[in-house]
Amino acid sequence: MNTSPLLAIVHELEDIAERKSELARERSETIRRARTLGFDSTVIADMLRERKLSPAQRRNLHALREMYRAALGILDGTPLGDAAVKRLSRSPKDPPEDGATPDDAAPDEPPPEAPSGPTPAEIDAARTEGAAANQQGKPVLANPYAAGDPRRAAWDEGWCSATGSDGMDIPAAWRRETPKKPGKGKPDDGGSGE
Amino acid sequence: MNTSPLLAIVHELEDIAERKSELARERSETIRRARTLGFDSTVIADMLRERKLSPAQRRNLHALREMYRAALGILDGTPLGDAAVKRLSRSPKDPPEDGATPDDAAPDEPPPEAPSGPTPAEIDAARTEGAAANQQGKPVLANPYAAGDPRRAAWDEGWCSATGSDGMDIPAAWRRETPKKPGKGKPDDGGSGE
Amino acid sequence: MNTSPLLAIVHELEDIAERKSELARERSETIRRARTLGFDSTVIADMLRERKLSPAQRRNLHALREMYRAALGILDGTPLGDAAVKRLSRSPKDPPEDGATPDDAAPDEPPPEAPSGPTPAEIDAARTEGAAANQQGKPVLANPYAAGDPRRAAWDEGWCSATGSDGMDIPAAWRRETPKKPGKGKPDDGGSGE
Amino acid sequence: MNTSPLLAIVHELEDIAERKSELARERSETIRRARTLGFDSTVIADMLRERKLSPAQRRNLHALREMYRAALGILDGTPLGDAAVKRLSRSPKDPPEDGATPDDAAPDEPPPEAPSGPTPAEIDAARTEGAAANQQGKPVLANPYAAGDPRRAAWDEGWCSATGSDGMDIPAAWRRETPKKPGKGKPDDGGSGE
DNA sequence: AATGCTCCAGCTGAGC
DNA sequence: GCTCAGCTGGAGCATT
Repeated sequence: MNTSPLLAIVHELEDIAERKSELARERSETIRRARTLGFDSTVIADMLRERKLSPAQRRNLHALREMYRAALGILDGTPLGDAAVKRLSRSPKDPPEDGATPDDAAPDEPPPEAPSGPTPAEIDAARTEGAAANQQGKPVLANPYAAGDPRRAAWDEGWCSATGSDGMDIPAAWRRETPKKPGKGKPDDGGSGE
Repeated sequence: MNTSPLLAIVHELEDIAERKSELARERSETIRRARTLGFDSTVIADMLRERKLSPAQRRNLHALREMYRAALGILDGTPLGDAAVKRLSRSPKDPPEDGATPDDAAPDEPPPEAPSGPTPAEIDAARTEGAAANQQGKPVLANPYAAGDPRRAAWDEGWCSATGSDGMDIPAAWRRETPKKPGKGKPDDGGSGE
Repeated sequence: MNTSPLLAIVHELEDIAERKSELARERSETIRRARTLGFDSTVIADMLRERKLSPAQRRNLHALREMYRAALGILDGTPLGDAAVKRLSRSPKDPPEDGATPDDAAPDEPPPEAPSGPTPAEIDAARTEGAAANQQGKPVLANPYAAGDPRRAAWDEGWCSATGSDGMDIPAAWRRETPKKPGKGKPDDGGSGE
Repeated sequence: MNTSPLLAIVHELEDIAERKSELARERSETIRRARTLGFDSTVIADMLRERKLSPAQRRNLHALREMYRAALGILDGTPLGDAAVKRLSRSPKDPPEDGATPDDAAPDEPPPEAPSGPTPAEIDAARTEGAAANQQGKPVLANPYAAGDPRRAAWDEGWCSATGSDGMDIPAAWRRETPKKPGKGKPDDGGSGE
């Protein structure tokens, strides 16, 4: 007998749907097992997403996130990571024009002391300093506070939030360089041997 | 080497995702083929959904849809189907109390003529008659117009929109009887040999 | 103070999300009320979807669904509606070529009797007859069974499943004529006065 | 005239849908503007999600992510952040039982030199050392490499991947402590005065 | 071809 | 305890 093309297509699609359901069941089971073992399924899902990215894309994405977090003041004490600093160093606003030479323009930087614990007021001050530093054309690298000091993150926040705050000329560092879809060749591998 | 349980889970999930992608690709291809043949992919999707239902569920769903369409005035000239009429006949409002005996209470019914084409005004009149008939406790079966006559659909619309219009005692016919999820046994097979 | 454009955007999006949540809450409440009144929320959702369509689109969609149902054998005793018949009558396959003149080519049609209830075997026979009629180039209109007779639907199923069964030249009637998106003008109003 | 309750509900839902569409339009416009300004819409969406979290939840989530990344070897040169180190320090596996006293059990640690750039082989070695350190019951804090040194991240990766690698007793540090839904009060603020 | 929108199914938390 | 409404992620579709 000659079965209609429509029926053939429907059967095919139903077969595919069947197999898909089976896969979904399998997946649920695996997730359930992971949860039983003590893992957090949401975080595992995050990892799956990150593992799809190339290392360069991953770095770029993390750097962008950190920059945006900083600009929004949700750095939570974590200072800017290396990749973010590197991105921002390439364009504090534009090439750092003179008029405010980055080197000498920081005479009144507070010494990076206070290992025991800076007060909230001090942290706020650091944020303000960061914004001012950006205005003066200094690079993010000019952050005077040591790693681990909450003021380091605050300074970063201030610096980032100053970037782009005038509503014009948001520099290219804020743009995603690597394409969202895996495109093809080497998107921006961040410079391996650098 | 002993691979970590987290890594094992991640690999498993990635494998599942991989197979799922393959399935999605296959499905897309089939749909594309169907479209090329001249079929409408949306309607095919509808068919897949309907084929998942048992005949009884299907009939119930279609009956409900027709009743709701009628009540909303979007019957588009299609009169109520058999299943919808059957549902509604069970409860015009409640058991058709006497006081208005369905049989004799329709002395002024317009004769179901007009084969060539009723005017919009006549159709509206039929709608009003349907509503009045409902108010008088008559069953949907009392529709005097022949199949194919647009006034038949209009009468149905009027009748349905009168049901439940007083804001209270929406009869059970409007409820879904068969469970949404395939539940178990025979939900309401509608009476095969009836 | 000059608030950063990024922050402004974020605030704006958060505000929009807030209002969206409020709307979702409102919608849930309405649906809950409908369910309490005794309505089926799924069917209501169907109605909302149908009401978005123009009458012509609605008719077309319903006609297509019925044709597809018939071709798949899930007509459930409901014969093809007017719109579906009209669509199919325009192209039984192509213009009904001669070689099998539709009019006289049905000498052995079974008389549309059996008002009490045809047997399953009789229904199957009707399905086969429908397919044969299609092969002979007869239009759907040639269905000899009366409305209400289950064999009418079966004949339709047979006819539809024969259409397109040869894997080539699926006629235009199976295609959606009205665009999915409301496009612009009158897409195919089905011919009012026809 | 008395409008039916069904129609009232449908109208209400359509009104809500209308307003929702308006909101969607507004949102699209905002996103478009953000893109025009040079921001990345995906990252902005991430920020919106993070801003919904309390600082404690945020820290916890980031810490978990870093730990999972480390265990999966996708740290990309970024060593474990403070929050992650803190979480892991609480339970290297269990309370660090003696039998391998953390302090003296590291005689052959490589000196944390190599500012110019460690070779891949050296990085791999650091990874192995981290795993070994975990096996010996040493805390994550024992990482001998300086911040900025890629081997620090590698050591962390090794340490994390060793945790839980035996398939049993995944310590509580890997579990999410703060509820996913905002629950109630301060869930685990991470210890302010530390 | 890249992106945003829409729909849909699967997962998750609440409510009876 | 189970079901159900809401939510998120993914795919198809249209658009630019």
